Amino acid sequence: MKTKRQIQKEATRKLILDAAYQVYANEGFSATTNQIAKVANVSHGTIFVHFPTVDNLIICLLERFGSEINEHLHLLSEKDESLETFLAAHINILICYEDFYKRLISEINSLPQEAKYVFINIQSVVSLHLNQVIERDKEQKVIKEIPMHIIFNSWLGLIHYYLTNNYLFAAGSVLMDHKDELILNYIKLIRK
Amino acid sequence: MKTKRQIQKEATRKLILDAAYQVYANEGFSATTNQIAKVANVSHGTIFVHFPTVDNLIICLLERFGSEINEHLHLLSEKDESLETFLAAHINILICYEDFYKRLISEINSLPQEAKYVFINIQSVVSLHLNQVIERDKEQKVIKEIPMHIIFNSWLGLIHYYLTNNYLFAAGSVLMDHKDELILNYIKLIRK
DNA sequence: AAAGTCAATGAGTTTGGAGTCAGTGAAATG
DNA sequence: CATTTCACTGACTCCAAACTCATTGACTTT
Repeated sequence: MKTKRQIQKEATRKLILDAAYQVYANEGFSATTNQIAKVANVSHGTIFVHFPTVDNLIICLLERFGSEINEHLHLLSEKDESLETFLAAHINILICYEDFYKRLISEINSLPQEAKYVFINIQSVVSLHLNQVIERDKEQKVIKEIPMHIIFNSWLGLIHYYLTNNYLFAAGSVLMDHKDELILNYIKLIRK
Repeated sequence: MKTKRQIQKEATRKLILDAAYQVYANEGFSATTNQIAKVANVSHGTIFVHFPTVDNLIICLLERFGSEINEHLHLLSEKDESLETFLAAHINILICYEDFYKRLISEINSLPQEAKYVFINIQSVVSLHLNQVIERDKEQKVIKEIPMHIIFNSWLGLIHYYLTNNYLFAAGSVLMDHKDELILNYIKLIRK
């Protein structure tokens, strides 16, 4: 049985993580603990009651983000989908997290090392599922003879390129706007 | 006729820009003016004699970088090349600037607005040349019916993906290591 | 060659964000 | 009920980085 205090503490912790997610999504990871405290509606010092350092806060946030997104992804593999539906589902998941994910991929190199592990983990989960779907199609000889990692990297490369170069394209959600076009043409690329 | 002073001043300016290029390539754009001053072997204040702000220094550096790389690219279009040689030449140019270019693409979103214009400029020059080469091939009906911008974005997407995820692959030059593989497979993707 | 200019210096100032800590009051404990 | 614990507070310290400026002495001008 949890005491009131424990419940309160966990609630505050969640408040901070939620605020950090919002602030980082909007401002990027150079946003300050002050901004996070303001959004979370807690005092500045409270952040350091829950997280010893900013880096630790970021790592905890990313770990939560990683499990959340991976859970989404795992739900996909249970169904026996076509390549089209898989790619569409992948983009749909990313749309839910678009602003944050965009910051993550574009600032990953300036984040602490542990953050990179979380990121690699997300990528390998996607890779795993894409693999399964592609293998089925390959058996039917509709996919070109191209190494799996190139197939995977060109998909993520394309998506990430659109995300990081957002400003070249549109103000709103790049993924929303270009989803169909991206899927259609990507499939044209990898099919015979 | 330039006076000794002018010559000296230009030399120092170049010294600072060269140092900034080195430092940013090695450390990323969060490197400090102190580091740059040390590498340039000038005092800290000297940097601000030549550039009013760090942002201005970065913009000047990127403008120089932009013209330099665009000049390289223009030399390409003069020759009547095949797609393979064009792509190889593009990668070879990027190899010359790999460390710096890598930082640029991965940190572009945290750089001042003017920096982005320079970056867009570089991309459009590449786009222009790739366009020419592809159009020739398209006339010969060897390229798939895919919009030009997708062809372009999937090439840059792939290259940039390898560059920004450097750490996933190798310690040295990703481009050097994967050049042939990338070109070969990318061509497989876009050809019928 | 005297007077004036200015590139370069480096110690000093300013700014802003990360992290600290003594204090407070509500919750837990006995 | 009295005592102890502890989540939370916010003013404070510390630090690092950008930017300033009085000073210097070599170069330029007259």
